[in-house]
Amino acid sequence: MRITADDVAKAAGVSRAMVSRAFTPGASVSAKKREHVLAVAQTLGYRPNLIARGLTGQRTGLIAVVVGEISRPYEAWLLEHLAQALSAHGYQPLLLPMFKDASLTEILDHALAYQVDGAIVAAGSVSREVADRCRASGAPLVLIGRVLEKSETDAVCCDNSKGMHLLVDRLVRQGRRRIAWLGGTLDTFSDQERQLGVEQALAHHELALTAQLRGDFSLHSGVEEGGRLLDAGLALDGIMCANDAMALGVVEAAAQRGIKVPDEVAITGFDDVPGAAWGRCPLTTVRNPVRETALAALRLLDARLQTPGRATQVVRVGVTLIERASA
Amino acid sequence: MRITADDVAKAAGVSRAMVSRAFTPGASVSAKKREHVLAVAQTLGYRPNLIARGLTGQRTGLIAVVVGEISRPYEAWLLEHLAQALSAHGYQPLLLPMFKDASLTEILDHALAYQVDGAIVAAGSVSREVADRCRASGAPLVLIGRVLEKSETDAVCCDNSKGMHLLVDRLVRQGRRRIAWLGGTLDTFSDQERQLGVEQALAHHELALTAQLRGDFSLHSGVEEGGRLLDAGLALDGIMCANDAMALGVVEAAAQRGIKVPDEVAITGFDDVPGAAWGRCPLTTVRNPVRETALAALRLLDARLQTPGRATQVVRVGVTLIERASA
DNA sequence: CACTATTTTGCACGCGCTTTCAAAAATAGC
DNA sequence: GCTATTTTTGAAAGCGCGTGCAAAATAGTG
Repeated sequence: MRITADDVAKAAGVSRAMVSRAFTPGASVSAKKREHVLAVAQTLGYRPNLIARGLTGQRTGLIAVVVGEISRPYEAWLLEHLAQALSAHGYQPLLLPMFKDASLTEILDHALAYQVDGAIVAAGSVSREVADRCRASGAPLVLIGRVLEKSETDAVCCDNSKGMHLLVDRLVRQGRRRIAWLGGTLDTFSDQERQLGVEQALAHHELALTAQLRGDFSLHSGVEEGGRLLDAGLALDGIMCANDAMALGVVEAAAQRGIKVPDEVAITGFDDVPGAAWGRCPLTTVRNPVRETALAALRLLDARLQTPGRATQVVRVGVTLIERASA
Repeated sequence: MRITADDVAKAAGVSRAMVSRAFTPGASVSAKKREHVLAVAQTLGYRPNLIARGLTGQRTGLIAVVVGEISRPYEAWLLEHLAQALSAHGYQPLLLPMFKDASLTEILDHALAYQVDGAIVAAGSVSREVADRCRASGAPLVLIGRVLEKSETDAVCCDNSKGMHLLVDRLVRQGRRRIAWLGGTLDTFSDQERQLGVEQALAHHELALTAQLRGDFSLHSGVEEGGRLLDAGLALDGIMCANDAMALGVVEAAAQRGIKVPDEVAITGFDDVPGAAWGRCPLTTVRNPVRETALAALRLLDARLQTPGRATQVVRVGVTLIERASA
């Protein structure tokens, strides 16, 4: 039924080993024979079985990609770049969606059973235990958007603190003083860093948050919680959000109440997802460089695959202030 | 280094075959022995190597998922549901991003080399040739959002024609007569069906399109081409778009020109992506049931894996009119 | 041409697992 | 207690491929 290297070998009048070598760049074959074998393989429609190849060789080419809710713009965007970068480098992304109640440990265990060469995790909270388990299996782990302090796990993460400082400085320079924070899900690393960044930046101006609430990074929660903030009678003149989706939600909530953005209240996001520029009010936000992030993650993975013993590296990709109408 | 079934066998004092059977539901093992083996495996941290298993068994559990630009809301949404449905059923989605210039044939070839059990394709134009090649490899193909006429390929697709009839009827009932069409990329199946649907529905009211242009399904192209339509001096009172993203773009273009939506011109989308409700003007659109679509695709795949000889089936998932402010 | 240095080739083993087959153990039947 | 079944087990043969090793072929040298 399925054509194997044996079939090609017979048809080409060589041994099976020759077929294998013909398909292995840099193997010891005469150019003439390789060409011949390749031609025969072509006419037979043969392609090496990568599963079988993965069994012998140490590499399967499979990379586990763990990502949260793909339907969220930032995650989708990141996933697109990751998938592209991976397949461009000869890897195959094995997509592991992270359900709400799933444990990262189980998910990665399952991936390891597929002998993935490595894993890129951009979701969930990664415990040291998980990281260790991966290292034990010889599958390098690269984190995106979360950093395990003092741990030996490569990671790439944008400069959340810097981003928030940029935004705060801008708001303060505009004379805003009563600023609220709309955070995301509690256990999220980015959220923590971002909130910390805001507080530090405010402290730098001898200010503090007037209020704080948390949503779940969704546009809907932005509408809900943003509305709650606006209705609280706090005379806010700025609302800073942990991501763009929530910020767009807050813009919506303000519009529903006839509150003018940015005249009465400034609203800021984070990430600069496609779409941040197009809503009811173009968002002032911070660009989280997705492409760079994806490429850095791949570079880290590649480097560790090459040199397993190298020092752990945390790449901080830079952010830039994007000034639009909402602030 | 890595623990194999042999290690477990030795530790448990049984043969390797027993270990294999302990992990195979329904295999011939005494309950007592299975439990013992499983316990030993547990303490050793053993998990069957799914790659090796895939080599012997006929199934790898890998399903190729080909999708276009993931960063587009509809694709992201679909991918999320697909990934979720697949892994819930014990399959593992192998993500194959489709670059602009990549050929679906090559992409699928590569996937087939990984011995995928099947493929779900929601991007690109699928030629009969590609479908045949898949069938030849014994990997069932399920199409999403595109149908090969008279071909023996399972597919699931929303009822584009019905959706467009619903929208046209609504516009006409509002007294709109000068309606333009903003289509998507030319070679797309959905786009063709949708435009045809609009034209048929209009013809039903003895009307025809006043103008037509095409973008590329992106929000940006909606702004561009929508602006072009609005600037053409055609006295349009309705613009129907091939998807939500472009419709949101047209809303934006109208706002830039101070044209009132829906008073002066009605704008409609398609898909009802999350976000269609939240823009500058909540979109009147048609809901494309993503979850149903994903589940149907999985069901089709499962069914054919079970019964390779069954008759080809095209599932048309139903659509519903979502009435919001833009029309 | 003889002889060595260097490719090029084929054989055979192993990767980790499933699965047939026949032998062994357990169970039933009388 | 002994045979006829049935269940449980282990040995062994692959699955499709990579690769170390030694044999064969080729090239190089005097």
